[in-house]
Amino acid sequence: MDEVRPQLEELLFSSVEDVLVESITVTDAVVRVEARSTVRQVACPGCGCRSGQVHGSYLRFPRDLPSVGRLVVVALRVRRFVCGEESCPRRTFVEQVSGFTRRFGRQTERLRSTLVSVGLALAGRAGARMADVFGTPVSRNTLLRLVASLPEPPAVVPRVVGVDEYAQRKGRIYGTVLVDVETRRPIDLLPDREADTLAAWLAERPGIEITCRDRAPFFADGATRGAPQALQVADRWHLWHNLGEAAEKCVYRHRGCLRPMPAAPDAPQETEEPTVSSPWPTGHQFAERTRAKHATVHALLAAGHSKRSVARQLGMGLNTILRFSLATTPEELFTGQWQNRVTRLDAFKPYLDQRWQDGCTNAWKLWEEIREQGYPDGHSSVRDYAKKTLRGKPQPIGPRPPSARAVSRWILTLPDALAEHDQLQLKAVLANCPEMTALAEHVRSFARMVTELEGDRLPEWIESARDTTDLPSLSRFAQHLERDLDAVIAGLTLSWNSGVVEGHVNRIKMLKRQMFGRAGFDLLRKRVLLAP
DNA sequence: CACAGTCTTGCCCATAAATA
DNA sequence: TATTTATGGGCAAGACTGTG
Repeated sequence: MDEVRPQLEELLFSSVEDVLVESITVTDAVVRVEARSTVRQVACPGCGCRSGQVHGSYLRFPRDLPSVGRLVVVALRVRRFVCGEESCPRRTFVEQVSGFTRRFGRQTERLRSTLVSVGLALAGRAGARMADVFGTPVSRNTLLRLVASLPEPPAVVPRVVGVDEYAQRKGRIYGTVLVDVETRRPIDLLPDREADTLAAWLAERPGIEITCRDRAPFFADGATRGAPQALQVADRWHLWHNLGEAAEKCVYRHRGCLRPMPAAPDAPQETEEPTVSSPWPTGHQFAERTRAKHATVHALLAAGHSKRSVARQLGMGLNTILRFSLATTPEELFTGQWQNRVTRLDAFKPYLDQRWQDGCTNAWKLWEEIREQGYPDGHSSVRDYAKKTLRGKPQPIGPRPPSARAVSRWILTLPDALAEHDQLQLKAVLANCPEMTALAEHVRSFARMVTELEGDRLPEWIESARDTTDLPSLSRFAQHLERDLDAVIAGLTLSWNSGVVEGHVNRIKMLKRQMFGRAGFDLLRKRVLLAP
């Protein structure tokens, strides 16, 4: 043991100087370490004078990180010193082992810093449960207090700052998040979205050269007053996003043009429609339906409708709306336990699809046919497949028009990135509607400005888009851009893209579910800014 | 040893989120 | 839509630590 102890001592206190381990006792559940400080003289916390005059001593029991599955308890003998300084208000003081204990602290510094990390990552209850698993039980309040007691994050003066709003309680309480666009780190949270608050924040940081914001008036106003020296850039992510909304409204307005034309000579292509236009999940209506619902829900929420109102409007349950609103992409919702399940019927589906198209819609007859081919199970699966999947497909009923959402998505997607049959469908739609053709051209042109950074072409673009009386949403969008012309041109000219800000807003969306109330803001702010 | 300061815990509350 | 569950906030009691 005499050879082992120095190693243990080294293991336990490698980063701590001036501690002597006097004994280590290992039992089933606990490692007890007796230790004492070896420093001769200690500075008084009152006056800073060093003293070596020991008044007495007692034991402290700071908890430490567990070791090899056992609780570690340090029995630390600390000495009280007499402060000899006449003018000092203190008569005695107790020594602290630097880097190991602190005044009033009941944990070692390393346990404390571990718990701080847990608190930042998981906050109160979840953190406490996790700490319990790791053998360092702690109350949730303790974790929250540890996070709250962290020092204020250092003030950063970014060169390029991204500004966006986030909702602490959607529709009720909004705040502002500020991001260093160059380092992609969040640098501050403001408790509201007032121009004054933003202006004051910016005014304290005169080094800012560029503010990257969306086109909300209070941000423009705040940026102008708080950082007059900075160039304002309308963030491209929002520009594109707003254009998308305008485009969809335009398509919706012309949805009459989307009706399938039975007499059209080039209509036969439309029989390819039913093969589902998205790669996931394979050949399932569910995916398309979910995508459309997801987009609708998000559009309505973004337009400021409450979840309850959206639920009413769409005839969906409130919790369904919640699920949709929390999913950033529709793909996150493709998690049903039956999705992508392998069944014995899979091998026969192409045959069933073909027979259905041929006009055989009798599920029993279909089952008899594939049973001949070796399908081992009863007829119920075939019946369900026919009912849920085949009957839902457009073929037997006739081609259906594509949705406004689908068409606007095609228009907003780069042709190269569009699946071949989507390209064909889009072509058919545009051939049928000159207004949508014009819309597509405007979108294409805008996309080029965004990707090629050709902001100088904006005035020309605005002029042509503004006069599209048949596309009022596009016209309105152009007029809005005109009012914020300089910033939009800058946004389309410089490569600063605060889409990065959007990522942080989403992260806040996840964290804020656990945060509310006044004190909650401080906690949220620390977790956003200080978490690794 | 008595007392004061600080930290931890347990309890209840309002509310958001999840579930039926 | 109603009910249940989980969360952080707030408070007070009690434990641990420091001082004289």
